[in-house]
Parts: sequence; C-alpha cells; structure tokens
Amino acid sequence: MKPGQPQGLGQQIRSDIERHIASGEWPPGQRIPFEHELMAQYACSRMTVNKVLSLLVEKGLIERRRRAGSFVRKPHPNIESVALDIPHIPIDIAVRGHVYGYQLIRRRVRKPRKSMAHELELAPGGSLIAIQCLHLADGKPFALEDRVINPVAVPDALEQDFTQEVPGSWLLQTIPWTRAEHRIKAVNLDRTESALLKVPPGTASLVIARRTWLGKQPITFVRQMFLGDSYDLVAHFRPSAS
Amino acid sequence: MKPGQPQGLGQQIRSDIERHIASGEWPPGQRIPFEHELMAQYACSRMTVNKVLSLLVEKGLIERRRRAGSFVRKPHPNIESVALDIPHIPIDIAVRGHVYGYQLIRRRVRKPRKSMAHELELAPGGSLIAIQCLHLADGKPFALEDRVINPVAVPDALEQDFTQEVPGSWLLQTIPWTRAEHRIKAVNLDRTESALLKVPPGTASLVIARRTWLGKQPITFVRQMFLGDSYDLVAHFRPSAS
DNA sequence: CGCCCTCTTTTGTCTATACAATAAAAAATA
DNA sequence: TATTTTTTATTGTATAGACAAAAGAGGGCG
Repeated sequence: MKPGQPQGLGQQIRSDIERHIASGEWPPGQRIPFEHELMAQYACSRMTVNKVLSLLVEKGLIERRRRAGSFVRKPHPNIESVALDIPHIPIDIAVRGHVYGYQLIRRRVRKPRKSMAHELELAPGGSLIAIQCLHLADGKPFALEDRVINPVAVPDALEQDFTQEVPGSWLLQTIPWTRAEHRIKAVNLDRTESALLKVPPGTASLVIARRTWLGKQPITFVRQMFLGDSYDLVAHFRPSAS
Repeated sequence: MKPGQPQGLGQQIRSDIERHIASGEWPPGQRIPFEHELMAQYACSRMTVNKVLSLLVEKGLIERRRRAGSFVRKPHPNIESVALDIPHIPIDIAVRGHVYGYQLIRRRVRKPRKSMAHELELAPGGSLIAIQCLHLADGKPFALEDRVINPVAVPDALEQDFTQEVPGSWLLQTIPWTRAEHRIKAVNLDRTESALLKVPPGTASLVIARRTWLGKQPITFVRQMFLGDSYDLVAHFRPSAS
C-alpha cells in the first residue's frame, strides 16, 4: 500500500511541485519559487528545499540557473526519452487472463555463425547454446523466441534441457544482469516462422531483440516475435535526465 | 563537453558507486558500505553520503533497509522499464545522413468519428483538424503519418495549411506538452498505405501511436507508420524508480 | 522451545550555518 | 551609446549536530 500522503516535509514539498507541473499550472519554462520563498512557505531550512530541487533536476523535471532561479523543463526538442515497460511473457499472458503454455522446439549447442557479430561475442569458449521455443496463450501460439546463451557466463545452462523450464524465467532466477539493450522492429514472418505461429506467411510481427550483460560479460541474446495485431507495447513519457 | 571527472565530492562518491555496480563488481543483492564507512573513506560528513545514497534509491540503483544497510537492487523480475528514445523524424533522417523531405497528402477540418474514443476526446468543440502526410528520406517514402489536432488547445493550427510546415515540428514550437503516451505495434500495410509508401501491400510496418496532453487537455494524436525493416527503435535498460 | 521486552545499529529526516561559483543586473567607464 | 567592471541574488556544495523510526540481536521468562 503506497500512501497517497507521504511522510516527510520534503516529500510534501516535492509532491506539491510535481503536482503543479503535471497539472500544467506551471508550464514548461515557468519559473518556480526561489529556495528562500519555499523556505518561508513551508517554514523549513534551505537544505530541505535544496534537496528536493536537486532531486527534481536529476529526474529531469526542472532546470536551475544560478542567480536566475529554477524553471520547469521543456520536453527535449529532438529526442523524447520514454519509459517502456517490457513484460515477461508468462506473466504478461497471465495478467491478460489467459493460460500460459510453453513449448520447446529445439535446443542445441553449436558454434557461432561468423556472420553474426553478436553470436561471436557471446561464445568466448567457441560455442553457444541455441534455443528456439514457443509461448502459448490458451494453447494458441503467442510468441516465437530464438535465444542464444553464453555457456561461459551461465555454465548451468549446459545441464538444463529446457523442455519444461522457460529459458527467460530460468535465466532470471539463475543469473543477475546489469545492462540490457533492446531493439524493436517490425518484420514480415517467413514461411517457417509463420508455420510455427500458425498464421499466414507474411503476417506482420513485432520483434523485440534483447542483449543482456553482467558487467562486461554478455549473458544472452534473445529475439522474440509477437503477433503484431494482438500485441502492443505501451510507453509513458518521462523527462530524460541530462 | 561533459567532464569525465565531476566537480564535487558527492559526485565523486556517486560515480564511484555507480561504477562498482555497473561493472558487476557489486552484483545485485550485494551490500554496499554503510554510511559511516563511506564517511570515513571519503572523509566527509554524513549528509554528503546520505544525499548521494538517497539519490541512488530514487534512481532505482539501490535499496536501503534500516539497521540492515544498503543493497544493490535486483532488476525487477516481471517488468523491465527501459528508456526508449523516440527521435523526431526530420532530425532522425538528417542524423542518418539522408536528405529530409516532407509532403502533405491531405488536411481538413472534420467531425470526430464516434467509434474512435480518442477522436471524441480530442474534439471538445465538435471538430478536429485531420492531417495526413509523408516523410521522405532522399526522396523516398520513409514514414506515413496520420494526425489529429485539438483546435481548442491549438487555435493557431486552424490558420496553418501545413503545406510547408511539418506538423510535428510546428506543434513543438507552438505549444508545450506535459504528458505523452506511446503505443508501439506491428501491422501489415493496407492497399492505400502501401501505395503511399511505395511498397507492396502487406509489408510489415512499425507503428508508433502517440497521444499528447498539456495538463489534462489533449493536444494531438498521431500515428506514424515506419517501414519495419528499415527502421528500428533502440532502448536501454534503466532501473525503474519504485 | 516460543514469546515478549529492551538494546543497539543503521537509515530517514531536518536544522542552522558557511563559503564558493555563477550569471544577471547595475554601475562605471570609454 | 557601447563596453567593461563591480555588485548582488541565487544556486551548489559541504559541515556538524540532532532526534526519530525501523528492524535485527540478544536476554529474560513463561
């Protein structure tokens, strides 16, 4: 339970300011009260106000200029940074009220294909684990997944046959990660892919390709193909920091 | 020029901690030094350390528990929040080294279609401005855009014919916004769309639909169709704040 | 053994003060 | 007027201290 009214005075100041900005009452470019004005208004010390304002700078909500004051930040003109929630497939399917199913298509240990830079990067020992599997919702194909795993980073994966364990969930429980990169695009499914997903060839598919690292060590590369018309991603604006 | 070595002691502490986490040296779950240990290590006061750690909590990098200490946060198990950069099309095309071109297909003022909830929401005065246009890279179609604008929120848009002005850029210069929601999906282009983009019907397209508000007032709704195989979005992991 | 109470450590928040850095504004100067 | 110098308001960062709140640790007691 997250209380609507927070505990401290600083939190109070912060949520007041955020509310003024979010409501449009203080539009972008607007100067917000000086520190000493907020001190007086809330009867607190300058450090309290300053800590709040520094945090809002970090969040990208405001900008501050010495001698001039603090200003509501304008959305960045050429790039918007938005927060995109990428759910895990089993959980996402459950949340939508369907029954999740998993089906392994193929698992093997093989050499990286030289034409694929990320596969070479992922196979420091000269080989990698390649998995193809299907995620089902109510027994019907929902997403097709191609994954390669670095066996040096995740030696336990060599013991796993992944006939029951879902690779994504298993990996999350097995090994942490610190960095990930996602690429999102649309493709027409080829004959093989469309057959597995039980749709006509050429159907549009939303593809999420993700690379994951622990420190500098690559962990896994995964490519998930969703049926584009039954799946979409939602992103909310979040002002970008610096 | 952003200096690699920041200015203050707090910034020093912060970047040290972030580096330890990013490198995997302090893995998720690891306890990081107590405040008093950092005080001793950096020979500073507790407030300095505390401000840094509070900020890292806000950024979602660490968690703190009284009496127990501060811990590197695990990536959230069921939802990853990633930062997605959505560039503006003219700038994006220029960055890729192509010549940007713009072409208005249709502009008219019309009533909202009752079946579309967002159009009704966008037309408080009973009508809206509907624009269809094309973005070109080196003279070739790059993206097809369908946009509706709230004429109550943006009265100047009634005077603009948008034969030269790119609606997205013009709106950004004309009116600020405080909130946006994006939906991303893949579709097969229909006959009309594919003809405008000069590709075969059925080609997969990455669709970004964006709704924008100023405070509680809706500003514009836009649907941009990109050729899926020549365009992709990149997102970087960013730990989500609470 | 399980339960309750107290002690202790660590974080959470705040105060009051200090000085440095910066950039706008005002004043002085050419 | 145009340019340079000085002033000053505001933010940036830091210190030292204080008390509160939470939760693990340990002890006493049934």
